[in-house]
Amino acid sequence: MKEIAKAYNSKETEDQIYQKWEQSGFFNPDNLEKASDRFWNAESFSMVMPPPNATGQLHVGHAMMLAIEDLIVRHARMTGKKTLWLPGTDHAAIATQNVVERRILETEKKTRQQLGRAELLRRIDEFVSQTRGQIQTQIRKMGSSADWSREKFTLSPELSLAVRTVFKKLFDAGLIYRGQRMVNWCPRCSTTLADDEVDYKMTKGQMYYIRYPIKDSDEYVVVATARPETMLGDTGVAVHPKDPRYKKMVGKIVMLPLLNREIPIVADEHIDLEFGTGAMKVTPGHDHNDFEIAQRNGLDMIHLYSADGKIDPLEAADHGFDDYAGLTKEEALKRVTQELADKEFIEKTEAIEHRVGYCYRCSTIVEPIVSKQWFVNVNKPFTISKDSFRKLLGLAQKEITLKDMMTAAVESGAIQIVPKRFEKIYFEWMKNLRDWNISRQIWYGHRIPVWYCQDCGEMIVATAAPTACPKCQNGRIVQDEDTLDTWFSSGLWTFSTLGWPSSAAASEGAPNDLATYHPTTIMETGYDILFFWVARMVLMTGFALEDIPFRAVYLHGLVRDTEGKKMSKSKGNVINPLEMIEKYGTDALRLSLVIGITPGNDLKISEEKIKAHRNFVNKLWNVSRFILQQAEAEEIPAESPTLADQWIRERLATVTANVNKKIIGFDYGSAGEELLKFTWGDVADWYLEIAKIEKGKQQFLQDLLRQLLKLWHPFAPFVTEQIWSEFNDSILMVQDYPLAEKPPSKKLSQTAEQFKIIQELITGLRNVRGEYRLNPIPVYASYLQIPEDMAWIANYAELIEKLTRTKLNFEPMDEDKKMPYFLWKGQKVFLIIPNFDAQKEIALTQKQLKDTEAFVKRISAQIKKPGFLKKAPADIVEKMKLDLADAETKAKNLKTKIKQLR
RNA sequence: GGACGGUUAGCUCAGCUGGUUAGAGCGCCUCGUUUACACCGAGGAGGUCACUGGUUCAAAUCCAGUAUCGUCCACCA
Repeated sequence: MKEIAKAYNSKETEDQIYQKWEQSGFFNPDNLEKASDRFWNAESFSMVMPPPNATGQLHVGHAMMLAIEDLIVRHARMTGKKTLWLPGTDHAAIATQNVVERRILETEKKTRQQLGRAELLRRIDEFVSQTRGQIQTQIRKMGSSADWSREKFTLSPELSLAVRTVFKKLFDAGLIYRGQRMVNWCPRCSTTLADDEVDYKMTKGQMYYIRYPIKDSDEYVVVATARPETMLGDTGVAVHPKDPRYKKMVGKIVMLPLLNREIPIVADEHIDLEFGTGAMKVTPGHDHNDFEIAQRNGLDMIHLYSADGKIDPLEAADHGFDDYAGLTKEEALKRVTQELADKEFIEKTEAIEHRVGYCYRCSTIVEPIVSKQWFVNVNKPFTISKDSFRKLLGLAQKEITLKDMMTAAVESGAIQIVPKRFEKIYFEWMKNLRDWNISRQIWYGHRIPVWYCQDCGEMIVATAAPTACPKCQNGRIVQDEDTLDTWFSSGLWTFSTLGWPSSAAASEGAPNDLATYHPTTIMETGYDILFFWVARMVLMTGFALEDIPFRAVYLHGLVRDTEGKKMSKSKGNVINPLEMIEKYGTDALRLSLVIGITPGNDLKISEEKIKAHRNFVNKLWNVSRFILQQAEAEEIPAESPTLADQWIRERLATVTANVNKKIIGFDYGSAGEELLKFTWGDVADWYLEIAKIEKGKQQFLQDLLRQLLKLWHPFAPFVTEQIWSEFNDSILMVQDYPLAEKPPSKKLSQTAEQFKIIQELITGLRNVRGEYRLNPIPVYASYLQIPEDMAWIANYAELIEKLTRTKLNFEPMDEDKKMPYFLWKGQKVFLIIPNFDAQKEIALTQKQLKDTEAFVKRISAQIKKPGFLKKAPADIVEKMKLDLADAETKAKNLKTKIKQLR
């Protein structure tokens, strides 16, 4: 056998191991049958990888996602499921275009308009083709066992077809419409955003109280606003109909300051009597509420800005604010407030904090505007034709709105959300769901599949570009300028990646990926995109396929720094996963991101933690090294198992059962923790030390090693595969995962219990040695007076002596001698030591006595309580009585001990 | 304004389908280089489980409330 390195070297092995896996072809479920017969006709398991942005760098959040998903997938594969993990990347429309635009602006000082649509798209494609490769390499670095042969990109031709197909289907069902609506508009990205793409933050600002004079009178109303520049677009003033202060003003006309525009005072229930002055300026073009008030009261609407984010000259000319044409929002604000102040229209100002919306991509303040956009109608019913889907959702009726369908998918239990508390959040969100704005004014992305005939004005919705107008046969056709929201295509991710729509159209019943792997088994993702993505997948899949996209959603938390803050480059608190891999190895990083996590809770991570897990990886390596070296020793196999053998076997069975149970129950952190405790504590610290004394365990040790490596493989794939290869030609990744033969009994067998008694004795002896600093001197005599039913202890004298470096003596000891002893199973175990300090021993014993007496007091009080014997279950009563008896004996013995020592 | 989550050892976190001396890792103290590992081993110190009340024979665990930190949602100009 070749020499095994003293420490595990991740850098030398990981890339090589990954290549070996990839070349084996077993990432692809179609090849698994070649690995083992157990994959024949096996149940399938599938998961799609949440696609990282094509432009990105792998960050620690991705690393956690990949660690958890690969754990799930490797476990599924090893348990014999035909397992598919489908990787891919997302074109991330706005994010990507922003990155490229910014680069071009920096290096070439050109805007996208100067570059032109075609050229910008060419540049983005070029950029993405590079960065996509980077991301893929980084995903591989994490050890991800994903099927690269099925890798997908949201903007590829096949996926684009899926997008257009769904769009048309929605349109034909009347669920997509185009309309004038108030939408969120980012002046920097010059595009609209979905409601949930706006980040609201409390921001400091000024509240202006402005006097609006009433026509033909000396009176005025004072309105409060945080955005005085919007007054240019005011078309009314609103007050509450029951407000006594303003009741008689309703219907009067106000002269808008600066412009002398005549606008009416209207009454509207929406107005809050308590807020500000109780009178509100109405700017229907730039505020959600104002828009609605204007609709209710028939007020005009004025648009302030043109597409470049500046005051629109045309509108300005129409509505008498030419003076401000071409100004930016900031410039307009400055001008307007200055002029209002000069002309004494400002009654007062006060500092306030209010909620301001920012673009989630570029953090520019979002401006609400009214514009013509495409929407998905979530409140209009459509017909579900598949009975199976209706049954799954527990629906009686055939017609349902998208909103209700999304709710039913979770409410019915068809989709399980882990942890459960997010279901409530999901329902809450559904309740507030409004129509989804799906059009974006950026260039990168799926172009809206709608064409307009230049001649007859016909609108054509199609999955492929039409050559002529179906109505007037003319060829002068232009496509809608807008692109689709990124989440529109991500929403199809579970099925567009499996070949829909072409596979669905293929011959009925023929085996294909969609039929085999859809719905997917688990969706694993962060809770931060529950609405962005998870909900959209439920919507899209429910509508397009009349099915659920996945059976379970596992939501992981966010990775934060040690202070609990979000990691960001500007804060400098970023942990770069690639750097950590370089330093400590992928397995160490993966363990740090998985062990100790709980579903939906954030994880704080530090380099220290990763280092600690690197140490464990090395421990596992050395456990293996020891066992493999033992295998070479020429020894006669032991005839019958010892107490320790029996004990470790039972522990292994229990741990195996628990680990499987926990992984299936989404409790990955706890599974890893249990395995770690077993490996380091039980196997390394106890069992291997014993194996150095009790010989003849080679065969069993190797079996144990095999089980351990298999159990660990989903958590730490590289080191386990590497060790496996030291003594095995097969690939660990496709071996069978250990399963418990029978449910483990909570109670250990009598043999294993005996081993635990020995453990207690050893720990006790070591304890006394520790207290008296006896370590440098190798051997002490201890005296054991053991009762007959414990006579078997004598058979393990050598083991105990070696592990404690003492010499056991079974002769009776003179009890009056002042020497240290500890109590073990009601017996006294003495140690003969040279520097015995009776006072110290008394002090220690007194502390023990105090604790024990406190325990006795508490327990006996509990037992004496009236209802206890009647109401507590019998086994608890019995256990407590036993505990009490033990503690009482112990207290008695401790007292005697103190007396003797004095 | 509503909802959710956290508050447990110096630090990071488990435990929370109630069962009674509360666990782990890191850090700290003492000892030790016994040929798997110093990326190690042995031993140890350290916690009134945020607070207040309640339910119960029994509460870190269940309920109500308070404080505090965090997150999400919501059309208060």
